[in-house]
Amino acid sequence: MIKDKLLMNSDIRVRFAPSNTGHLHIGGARTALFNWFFARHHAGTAILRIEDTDRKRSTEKYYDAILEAFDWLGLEWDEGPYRQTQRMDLYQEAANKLLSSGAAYRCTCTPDEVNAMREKARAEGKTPKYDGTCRDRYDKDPNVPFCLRLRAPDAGETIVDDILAGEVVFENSQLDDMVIVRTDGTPTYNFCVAIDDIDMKITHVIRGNDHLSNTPKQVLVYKALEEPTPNFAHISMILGPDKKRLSKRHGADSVLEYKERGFLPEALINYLVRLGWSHGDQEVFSKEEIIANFSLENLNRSAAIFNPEKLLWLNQEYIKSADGDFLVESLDSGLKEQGLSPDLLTGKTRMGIVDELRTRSKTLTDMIEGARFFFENEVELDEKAAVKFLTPENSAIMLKLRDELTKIETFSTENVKLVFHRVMEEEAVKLGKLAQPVRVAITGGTTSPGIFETLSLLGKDRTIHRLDTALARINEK
RNA sequence: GGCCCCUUCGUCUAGCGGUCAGGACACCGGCCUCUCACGCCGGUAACAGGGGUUCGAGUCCCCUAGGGGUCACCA
Repeated sequence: MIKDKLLMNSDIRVRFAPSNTGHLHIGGARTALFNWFFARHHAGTAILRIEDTDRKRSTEKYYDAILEAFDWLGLEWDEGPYRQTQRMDLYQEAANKLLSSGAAYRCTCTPDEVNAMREKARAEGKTPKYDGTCRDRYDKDPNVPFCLRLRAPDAGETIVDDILAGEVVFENSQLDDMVIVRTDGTPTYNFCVAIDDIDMKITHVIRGNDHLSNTPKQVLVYKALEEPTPNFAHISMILGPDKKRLSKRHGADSVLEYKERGFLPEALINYLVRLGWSHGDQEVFSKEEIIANFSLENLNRSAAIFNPEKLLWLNQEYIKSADGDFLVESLDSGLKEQGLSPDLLTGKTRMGIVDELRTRSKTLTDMIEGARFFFENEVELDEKAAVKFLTPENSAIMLKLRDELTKIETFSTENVKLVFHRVMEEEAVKLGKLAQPVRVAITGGTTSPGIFETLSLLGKDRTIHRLDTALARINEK
């Protein structure tokens, strides 16, 4: 039974706290989503906090990229982005408080000495940890550099009450006297997190399972400061097909990369949320539906394997029902990127094109690829298709069709169809026999939307031109 | 290795003591069909193993195995 101490009120405050040492990856995005939907469901507050205390690896580039990713996803944060580097006074103040209360102490042991302790403990089969040498040692020489450690209890246990995992018990004997302020004066991660969560009045800490082991350390900070602990919910992680932690090795792992590949943010959100969360048998959810139905209780506790094929399927579902104007805009910008001019065809025609392509495209990239031939001046002939269909045997019927097509005044799908049927009847051939050579001549390949639609969308002049080009090619051979 | 978490079709999951174990992706058939798709119809496929508790266990308890996470003056 999952313990539920949730309230239906608007005092709920959650945060998503990535470090800007890399792009927002999909695992992080999913955690952010769970936080965001939880906040929205309860009409609470969603906060974005950037943990940029790692000065070696944090960059402004990634800071911007993370914000851009959320912008694309359409997630708006109620507070933030806060940055830890701008909150140093807060940590310093808390550290001083702990030092003066005796909860923390100065440690002058060098890293080498501490490592030696750990190795010794490990050799003796004990939990490797700092042995407390400096706990009760008063500073002798103020010039000796020191760090600050938090005194951890030697006996008893620290309990993390997790909404998903229940009560997780950690023996205090396993806990280390963790460093809260380094020798260089900078605060450490587990310390900053606790201080920030206290300061920001976070009520629910929803984060990846990999932080569960960190939690007792943070709880100790709360206790030392005599602050109540928040609710914790440690969610399962996303794994690759090999059951290893999802990473670049498994393909795209950054949110923005999915944007580049032609995914719709709604589809990514739907997929990510549905990975580990469910609401009966429903697969497709709008943002509003997720907000209405989201609850931590329905989160799955086990790790989930990322399945790109299902994402692709969902993406196509969203493309199929996407707003036409949006698809035309996507088409236009995609064509421009490839140096093609969308204006070659009218807006109405382009709308017709995306309508034909929406059931044939798993991504926007697919759609643009499928529309290319409409906008190229010369078709790129697929050699295999040309050899098979652009043959002397087919040239007579193609020529006849070409001549009939020139007589059409209104080059509509219906009229093109009528001409095809007339030629088929007179020549006693089936549609397939006529359509495939024409398709190759017009599109360069063997797959496209329906042949009548394709021709009418392309327009009379360009259709005739392409047929002529193909016929000339046959004659040359 | 210590500690912690997890375990239903290949994958995502429904299930909250009594179900022919349901849905979705993928896969395999079929229909539709000018190609490719879409759509529609159908199919293969799972409770990790072992002990308990119970009239009855996928559902509760224990053990084993497997997977994952974490053990820093990184975040």
